[in-house]
Amino acid sequence: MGRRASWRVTIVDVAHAAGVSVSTVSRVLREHVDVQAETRARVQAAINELDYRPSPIARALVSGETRLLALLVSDITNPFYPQLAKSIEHEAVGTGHTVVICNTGDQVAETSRHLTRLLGQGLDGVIHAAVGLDEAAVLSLLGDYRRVVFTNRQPMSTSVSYVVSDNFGGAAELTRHLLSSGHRRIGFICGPSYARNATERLRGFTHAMGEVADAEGAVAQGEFSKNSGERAVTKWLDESRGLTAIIAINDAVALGAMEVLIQRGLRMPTDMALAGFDGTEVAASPVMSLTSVDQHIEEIGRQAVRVLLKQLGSEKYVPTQEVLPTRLLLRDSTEGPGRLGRGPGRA
Amino acid sequence: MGRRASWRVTIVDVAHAAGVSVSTVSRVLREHVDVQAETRARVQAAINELDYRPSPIARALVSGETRLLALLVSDITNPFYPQLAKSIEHEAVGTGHTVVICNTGDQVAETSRHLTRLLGQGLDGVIHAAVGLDEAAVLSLLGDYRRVVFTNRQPMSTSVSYVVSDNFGGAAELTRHLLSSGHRRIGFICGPSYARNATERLRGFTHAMGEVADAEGAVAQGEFSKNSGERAVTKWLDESRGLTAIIAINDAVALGAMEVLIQRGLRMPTDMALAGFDGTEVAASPVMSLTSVDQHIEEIGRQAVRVLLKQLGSEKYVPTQEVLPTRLLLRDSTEGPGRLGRGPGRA
DNA sequence: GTGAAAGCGCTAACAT
DNA sequence: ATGTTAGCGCTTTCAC
Repeated sequence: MGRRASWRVTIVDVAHAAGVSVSTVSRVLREHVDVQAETRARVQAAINELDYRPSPIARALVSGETRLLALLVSDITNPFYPQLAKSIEHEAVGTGHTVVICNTGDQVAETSRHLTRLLGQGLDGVIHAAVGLDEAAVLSLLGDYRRVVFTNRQPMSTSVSYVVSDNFGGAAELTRHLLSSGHRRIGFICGPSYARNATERLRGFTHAMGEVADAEGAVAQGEFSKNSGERAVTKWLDESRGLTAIIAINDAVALGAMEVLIQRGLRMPTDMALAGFDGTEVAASPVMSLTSVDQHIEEIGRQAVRVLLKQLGSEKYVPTQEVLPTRLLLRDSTEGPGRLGRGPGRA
Repeated sequence: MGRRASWRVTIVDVAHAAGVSVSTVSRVLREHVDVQAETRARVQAAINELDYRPSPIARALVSGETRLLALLVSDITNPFYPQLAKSIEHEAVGTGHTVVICNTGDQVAETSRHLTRLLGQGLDGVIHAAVGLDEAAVLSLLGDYRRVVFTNRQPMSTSVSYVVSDNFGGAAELTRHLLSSGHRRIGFICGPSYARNATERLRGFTHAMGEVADAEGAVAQGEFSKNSGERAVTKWLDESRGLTAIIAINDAVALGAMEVLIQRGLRMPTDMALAGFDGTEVAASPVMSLTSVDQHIEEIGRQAVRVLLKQLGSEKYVPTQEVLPTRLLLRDSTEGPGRLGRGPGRA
């Protein structure tokens, strides 16, 4: 049973009111040229009069276009994603598109479930901000490569579109900065190996470390969650590795790392320098004041939408692949005189 | 032009393969009883064989049901909302529903735009987590009260469903705790007057303050953003109001407040106690270690979905109105020996 | 118990 | 330049 307005104005009503046929109304709607100014005006009047709004459902049934877009993220509570989502939604809404945010939890099964369901609902396209093990599944479910653009994490496939940051360059720049500040033993809390942004950042780190003879890096495996940062730092501290600086794979992980440092009574940056990646708002806050690598989140989101819509609209498909530059954001967690740290609680 | 799979298996194909009519297939699909076990089996076999999946679009056209739900939030980058969104999505996905998150920015125009567009796309129902000035618009656009449930902020209308926290009680409990800790001059950074959760919390504060003779409250107007917290605290500090404790309308505002306190070199809780509201994850982090009032975000989201789905499914409508209890979360920002504060930077 | 047929609201040939 | 008509894939009376 439908729960929609009991009566809705249809194209037939408009045609009737304007004294024309439905196809003429449809033409006016679709802004077809083959319609006389006078007729068009009459139809428009009727449309306004009746407050007629075409049914996207009926339209979708015949055209196959729903203007429904999906944004796949691994975990919306990771502060990076809300910012990305906001910019994407902002960009998409202008063209009458709706975007659904789906949490994959980096699980292939979750991705498949979401996509299968949405495809059924008539999904037009996908922006995947967290490709990982699910890349093959996504590509095969979607069938048509035009319908997807990857962002944040670069896909393995070379024939699909993506908009990502220069993760290698950003990580290298950050590492070089720490090295030039005198750090020699630097820890890197990595992300999972299936996430290309993580591996690229690791490459950048390793590369930069290799440029300095006596530099010695430590790498911890992890994922993108706060827990991951806690775990790695706890381990390093317990092992007394003699690290003087730590780079976290992203700001969320850095938050976890910072928590442990604080609880252990260590001061930043004197006892330990700490940096993240992403350039989220929370990192910018004086409460964290975390050095990070700006990904220009808003710009990435905007570009991803543009690329996707362009692809959806064109017949011939040429993948667009963009790598945007990053920017180093230096803050108290690595810079400055090393003010007081915080003790076990609020210190 | 459609960009969907070039060929899709239709109900006609299944009917053909099973040697029955389309209506029979439809009956099997809808789990109608009037179908013989043997026929049903044959149809099922054909469905599996062809991997047939009914088109929700066609279904929507005739039934008016899309399984599309909207979640209205004021700003997804406020950490409260991603947590809420996650629980809502989690709950909704189980019943085959898709939820779209929309940022209203607390602007009536934005709400209307979103709703109008989504209604066109065939929206089934709405969970509004940020009612404000847009309440009338929402109700009139939706027409049917069964199609909406309010959460987080209580609506003005008494004949619609909502699931909210005991904002009054939570704020009162928090205030009483601060009073019992010896605080007498307490500042309250309020939210906008159109947001019922804000006004309820203010009521709770005022009420509790009134119970202690020499207690003196200060109230600052604001919104729900970090900026709001910065502004209020800056002002109070500049005016030397002699406050010893501050309650922020939510954790995001508290974050802004904390930033200023840190930058001014004040220690928590000795120089100034600080508390928030919501019980977000970020507040729990040792980096903030912010006393807050737990709203049981996940539970609220879950309930909101249940209520909405129940309403959508039933013919007769009786609004469900739930007020869930809150829980005080005491952390370093109000408790403890008052360890070192942090200086102008990382202190 | 099952089938035939009439739409749901719209678009796109194909006529005129 | 405009009208007629045949679907899009499904549900649902109404017959049999």
